[in-house]
Amino acid sequence: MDNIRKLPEAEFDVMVALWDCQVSPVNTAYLMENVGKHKGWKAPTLISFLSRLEEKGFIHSEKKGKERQYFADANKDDYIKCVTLDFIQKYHCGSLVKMIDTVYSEDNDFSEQLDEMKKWIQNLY
Amino acid sequence: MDNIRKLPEAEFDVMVALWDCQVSPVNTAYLMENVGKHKGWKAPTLISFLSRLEEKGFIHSEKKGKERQYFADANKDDYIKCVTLDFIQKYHCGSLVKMIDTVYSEDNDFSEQLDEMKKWIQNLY
DNA sequence: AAACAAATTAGACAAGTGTATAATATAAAA
DNA sequence: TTTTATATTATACACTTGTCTAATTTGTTT
Repeated sequence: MDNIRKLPEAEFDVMVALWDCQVSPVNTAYLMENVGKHKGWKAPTLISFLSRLEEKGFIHSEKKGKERQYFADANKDDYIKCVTLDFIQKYHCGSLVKMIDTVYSEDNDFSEQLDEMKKWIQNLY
Repeated sequence: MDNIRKLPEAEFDVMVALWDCQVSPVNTAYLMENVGKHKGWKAPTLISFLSRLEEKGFIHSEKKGKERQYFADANKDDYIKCVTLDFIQKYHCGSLVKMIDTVYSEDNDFSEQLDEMKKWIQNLY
């Protein structure tokens, strides 16, 4: 539940594309369209990341004709949760309030999220 | 206010020791005592990180006899804030509620922090 | 079957990060 | 002023991460 390896930036971006696509499996072309292009990657760059993700056990793939298809194995919510718990621990001594207090200031976007937060809390009781 | 370079793990740990010490300046011996040892670093390892922090502009140092003394230049709160804003953006689309909702579950430490959160919010009105 | 085109694989490389050994400086002791 | 200890510096090295070029595979057209 905790020891998920933290992914480097680029690999995470690939995972997100893989997690967020509705169809599965997807091929390199799809991923180039959905991440590679925006990032300015050449196809082999993308494929490099995919290979590394496979080594790390986050995905698996199958050769289909001359293409390769990819399947996400790791779960997005689990991953995000782990990373977030680690973060709160590392930067805010495990305290949500500390974290929120740190980013909050009257002039930023978060002030607009207060009502929403309030509701969220109320909903739990 | 935003473009603070994100530090690698080890350098961050050194910064924390530097930020949290009451006395300033501190020398390598002090830092070995307060981080190095726990991490199992040899002195040159620590000093490596300090050199890199200096190159990156987070600290500066002065030679004092045969020792060297270090001074934190970057501000801790600023740094933590930046890193946290980035984090919420990257993993929770900039939404505090999404973030909280992700980590919350009845059986973890965060459930105990809800009252505290409620108070924190009330305090703002 | 030969040639094309599209996709993948192999391999490489620079920069960054964690870590240390060996060399050098320098204050203190003898 | 030699010697001794101790601290620092100079390097170095393995791994990881971002990125790619060149080579190879393989389906499709001639």
